[in-house]
This record gives sequence, C-alpha cells and structure tokens, in this order.
Amino acid sequence: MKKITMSDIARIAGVSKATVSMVLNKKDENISEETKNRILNIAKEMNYIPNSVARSLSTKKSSTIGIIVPDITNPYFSEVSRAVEDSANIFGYNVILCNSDNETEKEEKYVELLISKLVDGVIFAVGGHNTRGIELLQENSIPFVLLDRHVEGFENLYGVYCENQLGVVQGVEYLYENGKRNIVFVKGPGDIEIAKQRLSGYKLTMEKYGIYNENFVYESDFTMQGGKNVTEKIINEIEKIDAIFYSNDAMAVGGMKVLLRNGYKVPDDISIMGFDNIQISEFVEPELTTIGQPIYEMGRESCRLLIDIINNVDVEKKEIYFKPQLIKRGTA
Amino acid sequence: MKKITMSDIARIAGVSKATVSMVLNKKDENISEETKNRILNIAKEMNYIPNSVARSLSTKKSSTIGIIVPDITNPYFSEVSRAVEDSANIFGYNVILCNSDNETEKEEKYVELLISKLVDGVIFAVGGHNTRGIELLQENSIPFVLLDRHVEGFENLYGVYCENQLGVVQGVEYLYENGKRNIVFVKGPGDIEIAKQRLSGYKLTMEKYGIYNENFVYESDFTMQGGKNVTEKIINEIEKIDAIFYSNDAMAVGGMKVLLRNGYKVPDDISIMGFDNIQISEFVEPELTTIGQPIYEMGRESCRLLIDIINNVDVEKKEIYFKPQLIKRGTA
DNA sequence: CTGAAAGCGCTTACAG
DNA sequence: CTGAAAGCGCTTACAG
Repeated sequence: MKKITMSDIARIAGVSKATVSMVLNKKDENISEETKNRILNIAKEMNYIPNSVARSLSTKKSSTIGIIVPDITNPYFSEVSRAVEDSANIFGYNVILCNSDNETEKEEKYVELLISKLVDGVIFAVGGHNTRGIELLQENSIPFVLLDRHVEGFENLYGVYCENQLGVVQGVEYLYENGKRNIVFVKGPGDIEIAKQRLSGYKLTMEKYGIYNENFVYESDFTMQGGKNVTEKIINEIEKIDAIFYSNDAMAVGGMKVLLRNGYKVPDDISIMGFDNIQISEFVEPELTTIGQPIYEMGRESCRLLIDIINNVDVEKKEIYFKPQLIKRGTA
Repeated sequence: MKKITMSDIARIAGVSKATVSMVLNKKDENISEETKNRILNIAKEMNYIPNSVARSLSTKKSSTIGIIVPDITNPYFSEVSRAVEDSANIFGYNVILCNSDNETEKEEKYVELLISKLVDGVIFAVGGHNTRGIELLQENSIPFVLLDRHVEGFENLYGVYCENQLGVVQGVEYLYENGKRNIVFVKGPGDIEIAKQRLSGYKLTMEKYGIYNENFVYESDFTMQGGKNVTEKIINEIEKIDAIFYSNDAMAVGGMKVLLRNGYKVPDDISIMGFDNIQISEFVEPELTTIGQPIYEMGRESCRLLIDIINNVDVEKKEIYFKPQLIKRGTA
C-alpha cells in the first residue's frame, strides 16, 4: 500500500498541492470554505499523514529538540527528561533522547546526529570534561541550553541550574545544628562540575566551623552501586562517624543499605543526607533526608527557555538558578 | 554562518555532487583515490555534517526507530529503553522516545508523529486498551515489535515478552512451600494484558491448593505510590496475612514501606514478593525477593528483532518469550 | 572514472 | 481564490 501524499489529495480534490498545503497548515485565509472542506475531508478519509521530513527539508525546522543526558536509567535524569518531554509536547515539539554515559565522544557523536537531523535546539546535561559538543553546537548556530551542569570556559551560555553549593551548605548546617561533627562527605566523579560545586559547599561550611578534614571526603560515581562500595570503604576506614552526606540520593540509597546491613541504626547511630530528592528517596525506610531540587520545574524551564531562544523571543536571564530546599525526613 | 552542503564541497573540489555523495557514503569503488581523498579532506576541514533529513527524503529511510512506553520515569521502562537505545546505536539507528502514560490518544498521536518522521520501525509497549495505534502502524506498513505487553485481538504480531503467568506461579509456589497460606495478591491496572496474565498465575496456583479467595486480590497501578496506598487498605481490611505478592517491584517497594512503618517485621511477620527485578529492588532493606525479568536482554532482543524485520531478514520466531526467574532475597 | 538530471514530498513567494 | 514553479539537500539510475 503506497503512502498517500499531498499530490494525491490535490489530484483527487482537483486543486494544486499548494492549495492543499495551505489548508492543511491552516494558512487558509484565502481559501474558499468549500475547497477547504473538500480537502480536509479527503485528507481525513484517506488517513493522510503528512511527511514531516519533506516539510523539514523545506522549512529548515524540524519541531524536534534533542536532549543529551548521561544515563536515562538514573532517576534524576529520567525525571528531568520526562519533564522536558511533557513541556516540549505542549509547545508542539518532540524529543530525541541521547545517553552519553558521561563520555565526551558519545556527546560529540550525538551532537552531530542531532544537527544532521536538523533539530531546532538541544538540552544538554554535559557529562564529559571535553567540550567539543558545545563548540559544534555553536559553530552550527544550534540553540541550546545547559541543564544541571555548568560548563567552565564558556561565557554567556544559556542554562538552568540548581544552586548546588548553597544546598550543601544548608545540609551541613542542619547536621551541625543537630550536633554532628564528624561528617563524611561523598562527592561525585572528579571532573563533573556539580560534583565540585557540592564539595565546595561542604568544605566551606566545615571550614567555617573549623572541623574540615580532608580525610573525610570520599569520591564515588553518583550511582547506587557506587554508594554501596564507597560506604563499605568508609566504615572500614573511619572509626567515629556522626553523619554521611552523600552528594546525591542514588549514592545515599546504596550507602544506607550498607549501613543498615552492618547494624548501624539510622539516624540514631549515624545520620544520612542525600541530594536531589528523587522519587525513591521517599520510599526507602527510613525516608531519606535530602536537599531537594525542583527536578520537574528545572526540566520544564529548560525546555521553555530553549523554545524562547528558538523563537527569538527576548529572554531576560540567560541563566536560571533554582534554589534547593532542605527536606527533613527520617535519616537526619 | 551558513550551513555547508554537498554542493559546496562539490564546487570546491571541482566535481559534481553525485561524486561527493558517493565518496561520503562509501559507494566509492569507482572513484579515483585522488578525488576521494580530496573530497574527504575538504569535508573534514569544513566540518561538514550531512543533512540527514534530505537523505531520508530521498531514500525513504531515516535510520531512526521510535519507542513508545508508558512512562520513562518507571524504572522498568527506563531500563528497557536504555537497552533499546544501546542496541539501536550499535546497528546505526537512533531512537525517538515517547511516553504514553498508558493513554490511547497519546499512543495514537505518537504513532502518527513517528510515521510522519519516517521512522524505520517502532518498539511499542502498549498501555491503552484501544488499538488504533497498532492499526495505524499496519496501515502504513511500518515494521513494529511489541514489547512486554501482548495485545489481544491481533494475530501474528512480532513481540518480545516475559512469561508472566509462569513467573507468578513460581513465586506463589515458593511462598506456599515456605508455609504461607494467606497470600494477598496485588494486581496491576485492569485492562493491561500483563496485569491479567500475572493475576492468572496467582489464581491458578492458589486454586490448585484450594486456597484461592477473591477477597485477597487487590488492584493498584504499578507505581510506588500506588503500592503504598493499596497496602494501607490491605492491612486495614485483612487480619491475618502471611505474604503479599505485588505484581511489580515498584508497588512492592511502596508497600514494604507501609508495612515497616506499621511495625511489621519483614519477612518474619509477613513476606513480600515482587516482580521485575528492577535495580532498586536490590537496594531496599531488606532486599526484595522477586521474580526477575531479563530486562536488558528483552530490550536488546526487541531491537534486534525489529532491525531484522526492517532489513527483511527471515526471523524464525515472531514471538520471543523470556523466562522469568525467582530471585530469592530478603523479603520472603 | 565522473557528471547531468530527475526525484523524494513538502513550502513559499509570485502571478494572475 | 488558486496554480505554476522553484527550491530545500540529498541519492540514484543512466549515460558517456
């Protein structure tokens, strides 16, 4: 069964395809009611589905945006992607999803792919430390907005972020107020910007109270498994621990497991603090005390911002910062 | 800065764009080494990125597949999507992701979108009960494979499934062997095929032992929050419960939380069984005993199958069934 | 070994 | 109120 095209409809309706195109695209001020209805009916009857590839080639726009995240399997990114998709849909865009695994090469490959697909813009949670992907986007004049992760070395990029440092400061203050002094911090992977920002919040506050000790800083990879591994190391190496501040929830969930397994009472023996407020943090027992990011809002805003840029509407601020919020629950 | 095209390269290299096209697509048996290198160098130097939209229009293929799932935020689907994306990439395809929220209209809308984008095929985890989406795919001769969820009323569709009924049978048997008799079952949303299949496994086995009681069957929506809600209901309404079999892990995680909160010891007072073996099931405490699906393999196979169909290679079996596996952990 | 030409299915000035 | 024509950037027979 051959796919039906505008020409088919035009032929059947006895008009030109220009006319068909116009009525199907609602640019029909000058088309008589009669022709309009005739065309609409035929299109409907034949289940006509426009070929948007042809349309894109002609208009140079695709009504598609790309989103590049490290890993959709990470709840933070699945939630934020979901938000992006929802808002994109509202504005008539659809989204191509790309998992970079924090690898620069994959990022680059995907950026090329997206450009070649004529995406109208991209939302980019940069994982790698190299920035070829961003340069490519710039060279090809593709609008893009950074999400979650700031990128050093560039001025004036659009972006939607959370005030990571502030969040950790709040968290550490809260632990301190509750009498915790031996606070271990688990940072994220070395070269990722948010990992550094969160660490700096910890360092700042601990130094302020004169209790910073670099041996209390551990590194892991933002995954549950990583949280598990690092926690085994921590309880082996440090004798007295009042609290562990995991710089994301996934690691906290993994870590809490190890603590409970080893007979620690949470939060009596040891407090736990996470970061993100992903869905699952409310469902573990005890519930995770964490620094909440407005994940859905961030996804939504990044999409709105991108679409504004695409449409050349003036945006007041190139960078949008969301405030994190301490969410007191059962683990601290 | 204007995007550079094949014509540009052709002009600079002093050849026709046909020649450029051929060397860039490795159909270059008949092109002299010299011209070939000249073209390749120019393309590289100018950072040429081919316009794949134009290519698609011309070839009628897009090297893109669509995947429609209920909700990427659901770990089962994020894991399976990830698997699909990984394998698609290996074969040179990329993927457009669509969240249907189990709504028929969204499914339909997305199917149209995917068709209009000229996707080469789609992987479809059908949520709604209506099947217009499938009909559309068929009418337009788009290859597709069903994933996870069988659809009634159609013969001969390609699909990758898990033997849901068998899985639940195994689970109930295991509980029975361990002396559990008052086994509550939480099924999934009414009209979803896998919900029915899993329920039937429960009913079958319970009847076999003469202990089936329809008051012990509850319904929820496959989410953590749903698991929480239904569990509150269950412990209010039923006095003596030996075990709760949640028909997916998300509900089990939510449910376990409620049980622990209400002072039940798991698994001493009450056993819990889940279904899926999503990542998180290993990280809750106690670890969830569950019926594991080979999620990643299922995603991978559905993609492989789809690509075989696209390429017209003969496939032995239209339906691939994976065997679930009882994973004994801490909750039962 | 390479080029000219048609075609993919649309959109968009322009003309009448 | 509507049509003819060019163009988007590719690919693919066909010809030489």
